[in-house]
Amino acid sequence: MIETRLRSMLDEGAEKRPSQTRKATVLLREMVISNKLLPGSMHLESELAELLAMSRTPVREAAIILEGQGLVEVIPRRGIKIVPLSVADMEEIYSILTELESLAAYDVARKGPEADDIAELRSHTDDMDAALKDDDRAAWAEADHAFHSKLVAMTGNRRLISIVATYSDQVHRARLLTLHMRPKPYKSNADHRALVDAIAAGEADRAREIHRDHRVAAKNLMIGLIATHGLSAL
Amino acid sequence: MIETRLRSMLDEGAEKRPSQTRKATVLLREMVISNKLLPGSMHLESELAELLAMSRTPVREAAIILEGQGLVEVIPRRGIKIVPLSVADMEEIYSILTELESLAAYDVARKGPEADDIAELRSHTDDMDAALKDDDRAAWAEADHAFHSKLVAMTGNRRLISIVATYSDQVHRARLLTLHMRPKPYKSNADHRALVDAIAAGEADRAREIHRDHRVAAKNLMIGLIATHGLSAL
DNA sequence: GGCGTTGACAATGTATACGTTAATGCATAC
DNA sequence: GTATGCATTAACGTATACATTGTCAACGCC
Repeated sequence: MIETRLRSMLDEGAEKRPSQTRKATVLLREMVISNKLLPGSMHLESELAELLAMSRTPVREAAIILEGQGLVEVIPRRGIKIVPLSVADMEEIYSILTELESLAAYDVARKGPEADDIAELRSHTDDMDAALKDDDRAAWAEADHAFHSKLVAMTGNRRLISIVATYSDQVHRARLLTLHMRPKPYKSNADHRALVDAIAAGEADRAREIHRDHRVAAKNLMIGLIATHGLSAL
Repeated sequence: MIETRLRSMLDEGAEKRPSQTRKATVLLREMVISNKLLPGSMHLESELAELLAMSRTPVREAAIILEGQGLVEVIPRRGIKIVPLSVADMEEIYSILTELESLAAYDVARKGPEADDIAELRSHTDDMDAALKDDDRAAWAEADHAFHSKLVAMTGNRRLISIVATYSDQVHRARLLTLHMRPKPYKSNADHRALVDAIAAGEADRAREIHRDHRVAAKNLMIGLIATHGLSAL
């Protein structure tokens, strides 16, 4: 079977020749979402080229790609700007993620998921519980992310997967920052379990509502934390 | 006021220096969505560069940008492929558009739109009615598109606007093709009116449902037409 | 007759050169 | 002191050169 693929949008992590452009894209993305390159900072093409030990061309191409993903902004003669997120930006993003992940929950519940997939979701919730017990927030965040990713992946909708990944990247820094500020996420774990139950039972509308409420709560929590701590942009 | 912008993602049609890269991007996009470059066809960088009377560099950059928007796929040494859409692809896209536009309807209704904006929506529905009376399908499609764009724009959510624009582009060809195959869209016009009424009345949940049903119907209609006519990809 | 191998070739990926353009600072006028 | 205009120059946008690499077909082996 010949697959027609939309590579950059849909195959995210797929095999690719490790071209300089690809390396630059991957490295820059990681530096951005992990806060190695600070939000709002500007970097000349030549500076990044030197940093990555390559010429301007692949850096430039990587910048175009990452601009398409909303992580940087190319400003002629000023440099490549690491896009900072305001609270308003986060609200935009969370609205979209809420809606699309809720759609995912609905679709997955409706089409009746494989037992294997349900088991994987449950294993992620188990990991979350374990992490909560150990008070290991990094592990919790990782399991939480794995759960959400798996849920979306189960739809099989490649474009949906791509959009959610893109916007999750954009709020990644904010999640990192608030991870240690939030109260222990007992409620969140309970939400995840309830969602899996609804999905397993094929209750699509209920799954959608559970997930929507879950996401709205997460958004409010995060925005509250950011406002409380007087962070205007990050 | 210094505006922090996410240009490529969020400012779609904004002012930009008419660089060669920009020209290439705009021209190629139009050639793709208007079927000047046929779905599935492949084009070498050098071929497009000659066609557009510029060097390979801006063509290459445009290809990267359009790949990020799902319109083309860059296949090393084979060329730039105009991405064809299968029925499955269209279902993916319509699911997303349905969900996000329904969110838009909800948000707009909830926050209470300006009278001006409501008036503009109504003027688009008037145009649709006029076009329907004249049996001018091109005008109808244009007014329909203007209505949907305006609705989404009214949210003020730039990312939402960007995503909807991107995926609308992807199904543009299919809309062109089915425009003259579908029955006269009386129901569609009625849906739009009902939606505006719900929004004007601030009935957010109802607006969401009306729009969702509207979109689902549109999707089923299109997919039915395509299946009926034995079109496997376009 | 089909399949793996090999080599020529074409297209790309990357670096680099260079002309253009806009940001910046300073001189000057008000 | 502030505003205006201009020169300077850094950075970019684009073209181009070249090495690399994947494709394709011819060839020979199985």
